[in-house]
Amino acid sequence: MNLTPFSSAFRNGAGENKHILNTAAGIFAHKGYHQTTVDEIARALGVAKGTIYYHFKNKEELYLAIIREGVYLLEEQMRLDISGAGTAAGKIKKLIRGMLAFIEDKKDLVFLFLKELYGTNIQREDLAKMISASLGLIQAVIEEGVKDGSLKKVDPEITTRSLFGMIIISALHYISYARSIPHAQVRSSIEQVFFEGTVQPDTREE
Amino acid sequence: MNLTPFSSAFRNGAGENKHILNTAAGIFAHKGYHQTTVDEIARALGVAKGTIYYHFKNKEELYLAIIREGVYLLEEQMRLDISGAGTAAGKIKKLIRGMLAFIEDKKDLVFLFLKELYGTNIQREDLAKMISASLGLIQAVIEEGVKDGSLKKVDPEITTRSLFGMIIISALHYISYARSIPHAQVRSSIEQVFFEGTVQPDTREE
Amino acid sequence: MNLTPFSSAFRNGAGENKHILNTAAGIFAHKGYHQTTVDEIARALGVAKGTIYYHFKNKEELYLAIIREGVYLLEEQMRLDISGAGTAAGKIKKLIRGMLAFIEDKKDLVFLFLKELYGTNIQREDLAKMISASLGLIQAVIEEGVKDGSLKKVDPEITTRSLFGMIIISALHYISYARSIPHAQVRSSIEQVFFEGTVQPDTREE
Amino acid sequence: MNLTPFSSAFRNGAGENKHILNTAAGIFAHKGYHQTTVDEIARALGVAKGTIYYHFKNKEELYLAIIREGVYLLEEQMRLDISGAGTAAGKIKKLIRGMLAFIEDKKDLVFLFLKELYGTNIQREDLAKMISASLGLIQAVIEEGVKDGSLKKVDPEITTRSLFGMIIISALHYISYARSIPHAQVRSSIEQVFFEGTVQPDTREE
DNA sequence: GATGAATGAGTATTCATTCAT
DNA sequence: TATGAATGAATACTCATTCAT
Repeated sequence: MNLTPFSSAFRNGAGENKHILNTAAGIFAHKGYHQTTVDEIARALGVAKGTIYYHFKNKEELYLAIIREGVYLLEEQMRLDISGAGTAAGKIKKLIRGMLAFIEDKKDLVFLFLKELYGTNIQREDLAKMISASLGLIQAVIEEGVKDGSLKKVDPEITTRSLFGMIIISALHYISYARSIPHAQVRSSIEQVFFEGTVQPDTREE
Repeated sequence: MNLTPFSSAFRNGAGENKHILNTAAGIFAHKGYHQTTVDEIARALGVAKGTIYYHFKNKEELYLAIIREGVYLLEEQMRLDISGAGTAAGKIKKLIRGMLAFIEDKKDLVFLFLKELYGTNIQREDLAKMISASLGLIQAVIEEGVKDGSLKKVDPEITTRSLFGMIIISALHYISYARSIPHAQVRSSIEQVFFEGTVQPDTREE
Repeated sequence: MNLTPFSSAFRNGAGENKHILNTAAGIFAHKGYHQTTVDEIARALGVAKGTIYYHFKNKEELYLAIIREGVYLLEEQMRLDISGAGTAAGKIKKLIRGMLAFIEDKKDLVFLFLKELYGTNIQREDLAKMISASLGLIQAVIEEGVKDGSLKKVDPEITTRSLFGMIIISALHYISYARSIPHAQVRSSIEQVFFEGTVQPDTREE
Repeated sequence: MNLTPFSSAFRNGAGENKHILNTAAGIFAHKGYHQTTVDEIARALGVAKGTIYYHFKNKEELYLAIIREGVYLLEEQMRLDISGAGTAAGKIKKLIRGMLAFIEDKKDLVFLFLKELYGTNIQREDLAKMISASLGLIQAVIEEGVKDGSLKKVDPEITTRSLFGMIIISALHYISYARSIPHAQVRSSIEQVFFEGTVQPDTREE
């Protein structure tokens, strides 16, 4: 599978650019876009400020390259989780597991693009499109399950966002307190709710 | 209903402070903290810049007052939704409906505090504590349901975050594109997933 | 002896104005003119800011009233020291003693007008004239002593400044370290140098 | 003669830093710290404001660098005056002459550090220590003279301050009126008083 | 390719002063 | 007399960006 254009920043000059991106990502994630100065990134990299401008057009381009990379990597992760054969439910289970691992592994990136996604910063439009495209992967699985009858007749669009919300907010709950995620617990809890629901069959009302 | 101390910023000088907060909230939500200048807020209010500083210590205090107000109002909404008699499931349904309405009504505030909550900005600690306290209200309902047997034995902490994530991310999905939320649809979809799950009983796999 | 115009600020509304002046003097002396805010003075007085403007035209007028009072009081002190009968040397001794006591007693005022005198603040011209007039009192005593032959033929202008410098710098040396002045010691030391000089007669060289 | 570490601000970037310091010193001396804007200094230098901040952390650091330089230069001058062989009286004569010349030459710097020394501004502690150390040079000469019997038994600490006061206040008397110092006259007057005193031997009273 | 000195537009903040009550 | 809310001019400081070397 080829790298999509999203990851372009990482491809050319694979070495230096990637190095800058990784270092900058950590700082941006830690302090936010505006609190992070180009000086600071340069200092962390041990290069002169001008060098950064040699590799990236400006601060915003550098930032966006990082965000795009985050979205790209998340999408890669999702694609990996749902590829291959299996039922919709089976794929979703893999997806939950994979995303939790990804979020913990790439806290910085996840923080950054969530912030962009639901925040009001630069280029939200573009980003929203990118993340929507990624969520399309999940949505396709759900639609597939609904179609083949293995899943109930749910609204795929909303259910996709619900699943994404369950995973991401649960994970962030732990991460934002700098705790590590209790994977098994979170995974089984989300699976139980998402697949089986929370209400006892015999007490169902409505 | 009297305002509790949480809402203190709105009480004293009820008039002017509230006016400043409401106007500023819209601008902050629209442009983000750093893109919003105090000049701009003053202009929007039709007062001199000094007036803002007469009422609030500085830009950050103004911002935090807004965030706190958002959290406070959300908590009020939740409290209202789950008060009174009823089963856990009944309360949760009211909560879903109430929160969706609240999010749409107070987009600006919700945007702002979500950004703070999962972003890396100022005073996340305090804010995280406040929102955690609010989520405690949901958690109590879930624990109550588990205890009285009306809900399955789920992990209350994670399930609370899952429910919160389902609601908030689904709502933001629409709002971030400046679309209005299709309430009935979102509500029933979330309820279905949360209460009944998505998997067809007869196709359940382990 | 009547109050001179210098002290006018203290005369009318003797009560309130004097109260404001005294309080403000301490703050100005402690923090400097520009570091002291009118708000701060008002707070220290327990009145509203507007009240100060009711009593004084503006901040600068208030400040100058204090400075003038300092110069006026110093001059009063000097006048008292050199009044009455006695030799020039006797008067100068009283002057040294009186000035040391005054400086220690009114540190705040002395600080303030020295700062104005040799600093570059507002209205230095006026102030310099005032202090020069005061030093004229000393100069007259020296001239008198030179004339009646009790003092050597010294340049009265420079010798006056020298004497003033000896006293003020010696006193400030102690005060600026927040130590109290060892009066007897300083007095006798200054007297010895000023009257008898420091060189041993038998080792005098040209 | 190499510059000692005291003068570090002038050494590194010898060119630009020194240029900024000299220009700024004149403006600060002329208008005072708070009346001088960074904009003004930049304009006088013909550089952008940012350039000043590139070379100095902030306005205060720039100011203090100037003050330190003044104290340093004065100390150098004193050291030069009292170096070499000679009696205590001879050294003091050279000191008086040297200091008068220095004060007239570096009015700006002397104004500034006197203001700091006896004013109530920033970092007086540090400055007071520095000037005290410098005055230690004079005090050592006086102690030496007392020890070898060429000077009377005076209190070295107070006498040092007295001498310093005589010189500085006499010089400032002329300079503060923008007149030039009548060197010969001031020098001989101070020498006469300091060495021989002012009282006629045959009229001495107790 | 890399540097880092210089830039200058942009902004939060302060505070003396006013004036309607 | 006294107040204190409102003002707005004044200013220190930041930092992304450029460019000569």
